[in-house]
Amino acid sequence: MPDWPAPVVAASSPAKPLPRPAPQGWEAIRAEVLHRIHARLWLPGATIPTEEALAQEFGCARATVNRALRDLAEAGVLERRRKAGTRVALHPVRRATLDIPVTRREVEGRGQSYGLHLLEQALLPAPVPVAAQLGLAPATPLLHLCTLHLADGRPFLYEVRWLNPALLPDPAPDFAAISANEWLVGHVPYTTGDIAFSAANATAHEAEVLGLAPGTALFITERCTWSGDRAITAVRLAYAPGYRLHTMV
Amino acid sequence: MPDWPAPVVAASSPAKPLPRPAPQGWEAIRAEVLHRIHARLWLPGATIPTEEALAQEFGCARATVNRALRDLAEAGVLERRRKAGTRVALHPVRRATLDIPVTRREVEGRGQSYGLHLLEQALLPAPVPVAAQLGLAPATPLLHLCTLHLADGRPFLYEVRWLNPALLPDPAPDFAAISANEWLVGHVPYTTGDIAFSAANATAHEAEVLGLAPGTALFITERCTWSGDRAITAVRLAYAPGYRLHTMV
DNA sequence: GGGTTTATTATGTGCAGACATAATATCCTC
DNA sequence: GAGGATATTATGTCTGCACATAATAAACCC
Repeated sequence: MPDWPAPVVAASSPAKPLPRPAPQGWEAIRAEVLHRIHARLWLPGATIPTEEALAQEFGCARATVNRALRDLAEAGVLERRRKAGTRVALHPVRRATLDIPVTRREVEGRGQSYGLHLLEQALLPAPVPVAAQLGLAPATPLLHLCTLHLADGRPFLYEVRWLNPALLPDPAPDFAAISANEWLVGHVPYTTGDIAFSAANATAHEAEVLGLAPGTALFITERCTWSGDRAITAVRLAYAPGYRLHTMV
Repeated sequence: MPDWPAPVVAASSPAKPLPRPAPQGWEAIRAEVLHRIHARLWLPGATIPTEEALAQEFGCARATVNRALRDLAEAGVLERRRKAGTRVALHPVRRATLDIPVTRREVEGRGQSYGLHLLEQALLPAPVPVAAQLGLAPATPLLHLCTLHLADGRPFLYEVRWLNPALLPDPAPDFAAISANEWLVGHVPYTTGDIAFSAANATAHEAEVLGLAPGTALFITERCTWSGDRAITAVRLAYAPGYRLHTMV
């Protein structure tokens, strides 16, 4: 089962916007609408012409206009309501999409070698805040995993995870060989999740594990996931300094 | 719609009302495809049937299947390529969408009062890293703005911005009254942007401005935006402790 | 006037058919 | 067999048309 030929997408330098090759079809319509908004022909809060009218103006089918406007609405540029029509968003929010890969791939994607140290694995009663976050009864037994992820042999990420043991198969996976996250994305369907990013000073323990001075600023990711209404896992990731979560809009 | 939706309600016992009202149309197809992936009927990396085949199976038009599969591809669950077909993503990335509102609305959205202190405004030659980020010649004159944003009168966010003065109208806006970001989203079209999140220890200056102890971990957002190929602005936001960037998937 | 019902209307979604496009598979030539 | 032209094929998109849905506007009644 060979891997799919790697998508030949050169990693673009983050600071170089490219000239767009005049689009056609629904993308042309999207571009034209965007242009009119930017040119302040259609002001924020104003209602723009109906799909029908635009279709006639552009000489295309209403479905094509619909495609373009729907895309802009998803991007937060337009607000659409049945009967009320389509308006230019009054308070445009920048809507960015983040790709959150598995840590191993993130490290390998930088051309570094990936390593993994399972520091702790134990079945413990869930601490109150964790149980509350996941919506479980306090002291529900959960699998507690502490893992240090390495990039080129150096500490990259310290992961503290609480995992619902009910989801594991009988011969439980060897989390010293495959990270819990990687095993989960491949084996447990998830429906809803919850992600928060923040910053925190390294605790004495975190500093020791990551090989840093205590108090170093760490980038923190916290995630909870559920499959339907069943809690899957809660995890806290503390990244070594230098980590940047990056996205383009 | 003949032989398929098999409305779960009709077939199952009346005593089990599903929380989500069984979707219909293209969303039902999306749900069914997701279900098959989660049920490991279609394994990661495997090619799933063609749109045509699925349309026949579900008794709907190909366009409807297309809508569902396209949605799942945008969500990162499927990978689609012409001629090659549609595959279950081998390395599913969690794709989260972030809404990044204007700071004033972010503060007001928490029910706090918003305030703004313009600490510095000067036309200065762009420092090398800033010029490089924006793709400008070194020492291009840029408007340098330092702003402290307040929530309920307490420091919330310290903003350091470099702004292309060519974009400003002749009577330049009063950035002591309206934040540069808020003015920009309303008046300058942007096409591409670039956002990075990280963590950093507060410098002595930042600590003083934000009223914190030096070294406190700060959540940092850095953004660059362009309008076409013209640089608009580069900005660094340092959030006071407690800030969390949050999203649900 | 105030409240409820009904009509109107823009968007949301559906269908069938068609052509465009890109990537693969195949055949042909050397 | 290697390399290149060609056929095949699954997805991408477009067109008309139809009906569903939701939210507003109008009509209506008291």
